[in-house]
Amino acid sequence: MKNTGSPTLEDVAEAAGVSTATISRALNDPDKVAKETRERIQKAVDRLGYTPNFGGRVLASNRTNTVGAIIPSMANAMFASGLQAFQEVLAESGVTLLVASSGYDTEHEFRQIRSLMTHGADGLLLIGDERPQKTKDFLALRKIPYVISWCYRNTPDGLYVGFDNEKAAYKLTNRVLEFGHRDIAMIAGISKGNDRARNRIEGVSRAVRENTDGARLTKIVEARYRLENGAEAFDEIMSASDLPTAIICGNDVLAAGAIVRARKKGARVPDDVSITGFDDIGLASVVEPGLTTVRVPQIEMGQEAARQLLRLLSNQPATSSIEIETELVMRDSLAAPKALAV
Amino acid sequence: MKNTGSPTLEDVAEAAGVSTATISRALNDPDKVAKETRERIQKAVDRLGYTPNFGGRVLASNRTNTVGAIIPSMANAMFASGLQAFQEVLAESGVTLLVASSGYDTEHEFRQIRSLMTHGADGLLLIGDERPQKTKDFLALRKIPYVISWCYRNTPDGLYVGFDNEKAAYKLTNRVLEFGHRDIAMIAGISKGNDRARNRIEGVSRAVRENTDGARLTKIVEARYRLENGAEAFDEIMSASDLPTAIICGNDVLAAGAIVRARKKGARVPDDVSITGFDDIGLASVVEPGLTTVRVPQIEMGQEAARQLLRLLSNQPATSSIEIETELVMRDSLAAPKALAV
DNA sequence: GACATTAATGTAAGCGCTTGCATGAATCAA
DNA sequence: TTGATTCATGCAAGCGCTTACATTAATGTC
Repeated sequence: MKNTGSPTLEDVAEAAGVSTATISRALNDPDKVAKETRERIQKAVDRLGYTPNFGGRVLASNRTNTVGAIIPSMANAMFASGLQAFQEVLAESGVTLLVASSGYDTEHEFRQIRSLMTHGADGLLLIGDERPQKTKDFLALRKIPYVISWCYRNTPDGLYVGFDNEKAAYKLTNRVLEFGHRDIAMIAGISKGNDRARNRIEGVSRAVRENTDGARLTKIVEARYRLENGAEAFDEIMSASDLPTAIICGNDVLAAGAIVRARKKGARVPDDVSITGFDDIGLASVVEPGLTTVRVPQIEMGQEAARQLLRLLSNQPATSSIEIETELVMRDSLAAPKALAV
Repeated sequence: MKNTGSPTLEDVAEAAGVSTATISRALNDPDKVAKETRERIQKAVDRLGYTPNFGGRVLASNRTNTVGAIIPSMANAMFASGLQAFQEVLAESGVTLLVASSGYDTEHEFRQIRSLMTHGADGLLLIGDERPQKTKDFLALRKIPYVISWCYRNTPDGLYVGFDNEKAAYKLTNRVLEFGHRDIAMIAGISKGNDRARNRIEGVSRAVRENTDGARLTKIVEARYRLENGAEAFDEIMSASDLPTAIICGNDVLAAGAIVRARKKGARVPDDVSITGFDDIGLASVVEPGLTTVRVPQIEMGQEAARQLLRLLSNQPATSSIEIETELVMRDSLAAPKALAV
């Protein structure tokens, strides 16, 4: 893994007949160099295919213009478009994004944080706020600027750009209750080490608990983020003796898996059972019936997270956390339970 | 964007009472350091929250253990899981992945390649093989090790780990023809600057052309990678006077968009019109009717690409390109045209 | 014309790390 | 005992870059 042979500043300097300092200035602060010299330098740069050596630059300037993001998984549509938006905003400011994934494992996340710091990240984007004390200590010890996204807390410590998972789940559940459902099951994401999944469970639970008309949770099944897992969880719920009239799912993938399985088993959605999702990814509008779900404005969230992080990095006036609002998207997978509908 | 205050090797050296050289060795080549010393060093490292400075390390060792990947878009399910697999294999070898996206723009891709080189990428993963000469020259000039994925060419130059888009589309189209379809339309991805999209068009065209029983392409519409675009393209095709009995789509997203629109307009799939996809992402099994499509083994492809790249980087015996086989997945969106079915 | 000011460029130190070589201590062979 | 070998560690150069400071040339002021 040698990079031998890469042209260096010195090579360019020689080729252009000036000192390395002038080259450096021409590249970083063009105004300081005479136009004529600048053009000569540009030619030499192009001819040699020169790109500045990151190591040298970092070492000398102590700046990397790089931020890192650690997402639970790249293979999750939920993060993809937000991250894409995050990157685009960073790129506008000449900041490069390094992406790593934690596999929903907080221990692994810790390692990735260290790795990204090693690789010169000036700041970080983290997803969710559940992580071991060790990780928090490290972030504090090293005074790493970071923003937390995909969740929201109204606390003075930490900069959040995201939405309140508990509140959104609560709102959705109340809507389900308004339709007349009283026996409700939930297919949740794995809550261990995942505050978003847990908060969604909590939101559903609270809405059910606060209902004064006999609403109850028949069952909560946790499932990994795959269609099959949603399908299996559906089976588990529907093979119990205590059947729900509505199943609230922790995300759209699980909901879609459940709907497809329902269809395969001859259960009609929403006539026999209503199913709701969360996130409003593409899947939600494609599945039949269309999935009633919670729209998360991922692009807005990613963009705003990038802006806040850039702010932190440039020591601009501190901003406080930003709550992104979610929105209920009504499609056809939620309807009044049959008994009432008749 | 200052990193001031980060502990350095020297800080650790002082804390542990040894020289910087010993620390460096303890971290990179533990066997060379006495166990007792090593433990003392580890304690100091933990206490200070030390992470090696990437710049210094790169500068001194000329090795970065970092590779870059430039994908057209992160918000595209098609690349997500392959990339995730790619990253996981790299991680096993202690190699970090930097991800950038080109927005399907070859000019932008060039800039990202330069950026990744600047950031110390030892090697690259590139998607597809269509790029301007300028980019190819740069890659050659700088002797950058790279592998090209998501496509396959049987040429001696360049290391490909991917599948043959043309062949896969050809196979799929022949299957459609076998069902008796003769009037075929295509909703393709944008072919400009995108060899995968173009090759799929070519595969479809060739199969139709080679058919000796009057098969023809009624229309080819190119559309961006979004559900709505698939829907709009469907409208465009079905509003012409010359109607197809089957629509072959360049990817699953377009196909799903078309199916949903067909449903909304009361056209039955596959009775009125058959629709096929490409990629076999989650969407394909969720949409109703299930999408007949081409399965691309993304995970396998990503893993293999990572292995080949690691190989290139360690100067191991050169390997040649690897063709990943695709597979037709028959679901319900393809059937014989009604006229024949009766 | 003498001096001050400005603009363009050069000089050289030093960022944090790795590594070839040197050193010293401990162990071994004869 | 003594020279050879091994092991653990230190010394110091240098990776490619930025930047404070020095230098030189050009221009302006009175």
